Amino acid sequence: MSKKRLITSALPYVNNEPHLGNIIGCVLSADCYARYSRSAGHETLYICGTDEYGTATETKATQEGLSPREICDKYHQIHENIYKHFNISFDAFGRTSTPEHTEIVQWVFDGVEKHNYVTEVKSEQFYCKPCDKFLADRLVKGACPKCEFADAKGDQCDGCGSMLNPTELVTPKCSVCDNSPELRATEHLHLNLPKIKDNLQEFQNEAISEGFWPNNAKTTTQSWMTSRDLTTRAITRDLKWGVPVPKEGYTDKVFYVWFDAPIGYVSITRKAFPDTWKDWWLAPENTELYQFMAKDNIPFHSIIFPATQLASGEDWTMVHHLSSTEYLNYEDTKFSKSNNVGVFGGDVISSGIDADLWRFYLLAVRPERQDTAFSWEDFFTNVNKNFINNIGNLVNRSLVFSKKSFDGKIDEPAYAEEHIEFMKEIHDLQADVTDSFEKVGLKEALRLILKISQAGNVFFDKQEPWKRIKEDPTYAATTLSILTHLVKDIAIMLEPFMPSTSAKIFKMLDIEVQTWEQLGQFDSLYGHQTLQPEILFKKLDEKLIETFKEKFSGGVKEDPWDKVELKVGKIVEIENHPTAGHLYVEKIDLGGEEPVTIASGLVKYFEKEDLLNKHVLVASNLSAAELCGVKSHGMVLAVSKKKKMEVIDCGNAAPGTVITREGEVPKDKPEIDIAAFKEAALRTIDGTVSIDGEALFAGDLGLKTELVLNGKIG
RNA sequence: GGUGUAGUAGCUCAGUUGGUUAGAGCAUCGGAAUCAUAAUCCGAGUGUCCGGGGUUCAAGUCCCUGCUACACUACCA
Repeated sequence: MSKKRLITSALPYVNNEPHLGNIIGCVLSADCYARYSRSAGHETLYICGTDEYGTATETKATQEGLSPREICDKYHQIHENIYKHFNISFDAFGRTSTPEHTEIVQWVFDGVEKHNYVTEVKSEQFYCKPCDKFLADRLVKGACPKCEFADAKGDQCDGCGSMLNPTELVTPKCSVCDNSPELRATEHLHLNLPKIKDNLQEFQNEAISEGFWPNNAKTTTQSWMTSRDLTTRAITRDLKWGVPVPKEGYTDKVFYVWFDAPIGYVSITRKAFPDTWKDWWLAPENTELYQFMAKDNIPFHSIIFPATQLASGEDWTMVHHLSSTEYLNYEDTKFSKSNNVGVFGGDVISSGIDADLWRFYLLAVRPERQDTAFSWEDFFTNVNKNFINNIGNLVNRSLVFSKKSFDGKIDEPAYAEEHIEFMKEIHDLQADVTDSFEKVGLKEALRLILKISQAGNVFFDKQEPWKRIKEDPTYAATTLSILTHLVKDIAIMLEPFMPSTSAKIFKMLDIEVQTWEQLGQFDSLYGHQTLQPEILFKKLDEKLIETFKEKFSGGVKEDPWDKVELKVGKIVEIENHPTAGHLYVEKIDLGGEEPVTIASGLVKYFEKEDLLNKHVLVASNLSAAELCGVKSHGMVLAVSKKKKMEVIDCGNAAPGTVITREGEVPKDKPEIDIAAFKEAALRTIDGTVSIDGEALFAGDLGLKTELVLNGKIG
């Protein structure tokens, strides 16, 4: 008796509408495997749900004027609809904001605490009285201690880009109610990972080798265990929207999402299957756990969750195969939620393209070993050439021929040697498909299925039943019998990838749905009669590619040059910064009435004399920033590469000359902050100073570098 | 700046612990066939496996180094 298979896909965070990358990364891959697993006769349970607790939900709720509960209800529904459209066969699709979840999380925590794997750590955090809560780093705002930017956030200053601690802000305020928070001592519970390290490592070594983990899962896990120090990690937070901590002195806190989220797999199972959930989760002897996720989720599933399980002292079912994908990119860029670039779940529904074709393509380009790219063009050709022309055609030509010539009847055949050879070839390939599935090589399995179908097309051509039928009808009938059985096999093997299409084929064959057990049988349809076949899919119209491309490319890309203003500046004075050793303070003539003051970190690379009176390139519309006590009104630009640094020489161009692209008329540009400047990504290309690949000029003079020909400007 | 991952045919990707002449699909070119959604089949070519060193009888694969891209990280002008 084979082991039961418990399958999970990473719980999507409730606030996001998932895009294609999210979908192939976890939910769809896991579904494909779960479907295979069921078909292959393993008792299978596929669990997923939305991860709902945490700061992000609270923040979003405040923004939209709803309660966290309402936000979750709304988005949970969105997720559910999308996955339903994709035909994802969850045995349970739950959520983490349930009483069952609270109960299980607290129970697990009790176990961890009882076994002394919880430590208490003190710290100070801002507390907002009117809001009655501790503030997350991002929720504190105030003036940046470095650049005096007034609206810096507690974790990072949007003005100068530097990383901050909330306690560093000059006039800290609560970003929700604008009142000044007070600093309060607080204590948090930590999970003592160092203490469990040895057990954990033993578990990992075994799981990695027995569960044939992908490379990225191996390396990520090992680097967490060795190269960085495993430290204790906080498992509590000062929030309201979460699982309450059941411990004296901590009752106003909740568990950190990463602690409770993986336990969500368990609680969702329990809510859906209250009588049998332990047979899955507390039965390592006869259950294998397969977990699907994108690579960013690896540490939670290979370290934190297993550590929690071990620490709790229960006899848990622990991850056997960890299937972590790389990322799916979009066209020549990345999926981006904030810029609305790419294809999201809702777009798939509105595209009008059959969900099975999306499934086919996404699984065909599943990023198993390295990042892969989604492109509309590839999508269309892949579906048309690799699926419709191959499998679609084989199914159609076989059933049409059989219907026309034999009225769809399959009679007892008379095998010739070529027939037997072909069946052997198919059996071998099918064994490979099964083997790939067992190693969770979904992409490879699909490739092999296409190969099998192609072999069918070759067989059809070689046997020439349209000729043979004239002189030897029995031979032709035998060929068609084999082909019809092959069509049945394709329906079986295709089911994990394209369930509706598979069902359609079974229907045309006029038989019940079959499973892996019947795979490779070439005699099960004797005496049977198939129905009139229909075309599975019309080809995707390649004329629509451009339309889709435009529709989903996001907003018009901003031209970084619209923001950045550069001028020629002459360094008229230069001295060392009074305190900061690495900075020069220059007075620079930018063509205005008074020279401006700019601080530059060039001490390491240049002597003062080298720079004095030089005409250099200056970023002139940066908002003023205070650097170690000196107010700097811009930035002297230099291009750097490794240890080399070169100031950009503007020759004799007049101070104040505005830099332009070729043939462009200069215009006024508003002040920008350092982050916006960096986004422009100025660089030199083969010695030419350029933005977005276009060369820059000071009047007629093309800006060139001599030392650092290819480098970043900053 | 630090750390990590990656770089294989025109394009998208495979290449298990080092082991013969480095693969697939698409695209391209030539041919065959006409049962089939102008679908199918046969044949053909292509590679400085990012560059440079090294270890080895043997390197796409291991080590060092340079370049490039991406991710994380840092008191980045």
